[in-house]
Amino acid sequence: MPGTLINTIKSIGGFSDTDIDFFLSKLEEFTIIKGDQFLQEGQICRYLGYIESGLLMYYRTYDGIEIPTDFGIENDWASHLNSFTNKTPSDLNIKALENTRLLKLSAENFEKIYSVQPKFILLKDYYTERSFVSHTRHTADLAMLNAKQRYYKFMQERPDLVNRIPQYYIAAYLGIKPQSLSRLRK
Amino acid sequence: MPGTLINTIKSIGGFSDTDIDFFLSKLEEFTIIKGDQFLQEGQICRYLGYIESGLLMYYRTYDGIEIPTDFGIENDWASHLNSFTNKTPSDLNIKALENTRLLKLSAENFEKIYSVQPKFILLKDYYTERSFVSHTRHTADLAMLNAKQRYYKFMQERPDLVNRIPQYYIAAYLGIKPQSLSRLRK
DNA sequence: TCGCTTTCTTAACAAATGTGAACGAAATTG
DNA sequence: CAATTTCGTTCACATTTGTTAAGAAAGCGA
Repeated sequence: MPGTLINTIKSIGGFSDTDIDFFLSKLEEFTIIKGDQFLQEGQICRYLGYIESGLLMYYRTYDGIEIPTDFGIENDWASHLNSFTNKTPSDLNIKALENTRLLKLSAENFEKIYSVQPKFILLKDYYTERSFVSHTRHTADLAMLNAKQRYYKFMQERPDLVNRIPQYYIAAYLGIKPQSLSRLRK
Repeated sequence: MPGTLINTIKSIGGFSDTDIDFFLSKLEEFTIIKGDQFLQEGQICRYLGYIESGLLMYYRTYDGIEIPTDFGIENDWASHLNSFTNKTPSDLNIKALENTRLLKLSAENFEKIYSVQPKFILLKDYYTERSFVSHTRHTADLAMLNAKQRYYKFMQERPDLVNRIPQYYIAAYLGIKPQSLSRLRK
């Protein structure tokens, strides 16, 4: 039921119904089981995904420790665009924190869609911008705020996520230890 | 003397001498005085720059406080590509910490170059990738390491920058107070 | 150059955060 | 369902980082 996706696409650029139908025809439905990877470090990201339901976590590993850098939920795009576009090995991981239903578009199909209607490049621009902005915000938060402020801000800005992500991942995302987060929650 | 620039371009993709000459003909020399802005929040980034000499700081403002998120030096590209490509208002600032000589390419000239040789899009891909990677690394460092580790890592990875950037900007970049950085330096 | 402003350092103390360990709750597995 | 593992909480204590204030050093402009 890609109703929301259609609205998202329409809001990005003026696409005709024919364009949208062609775009939709290239999507594949796909489910990731909780705990499985959508993208693994070192691999090339072959898909641009659209999350219908579920929850994904973007993270880097650091001596084996997982440091989340972003999360994706319903109606978000999901990909690593540099790797997707340039076919370079990914430097980050994406995995499912819940069973996640995706509509995915392969790089080859993206090329086909793009050759028919170049305006679909706007999808990538839109996605890049959103992820870049949210990313630099988070970086500045880490540099600027103390642990309590970071946690309050996270609760205010992402109330939808607080109860869906394990505490230890929230703690790692906020750059604090799980015990300290537990203390803050009192 | 854009010798290094030419090598950089050649290493990115197989460009002919004609391509490169056309590219070079569209560049404008430009100097930013220490303290002046290359890009201001809210404005549209109209140029892709190549730093010949000098030092630029990318930063966000936070209740008037400047939080650096990245630095650019000799032979780095300088731009805010989302803003440059999509003509959207920038959410960050770029200013010169030293007098800085740039070769800059306007968005209009980039279009012309692209229409003659589409492979020049690789320049942007290359730049995007580098900045995204360095950015996520820094974010993970902020979340994962303590102040001392962050400072040591910065010294090891960017010895060329340590003595060119004011301490209080380094401190802000690393997410600590200037006094604490001073303490670490002993 | 002199005087002024900004930046850097130092110190004592306060506050925040990390550490290690223990325990119960919750989730997972077979 | 029971057994096992993982996760969240709490505590006491150690360590790190922030705060405030003051003076030294460096940079800047007249």
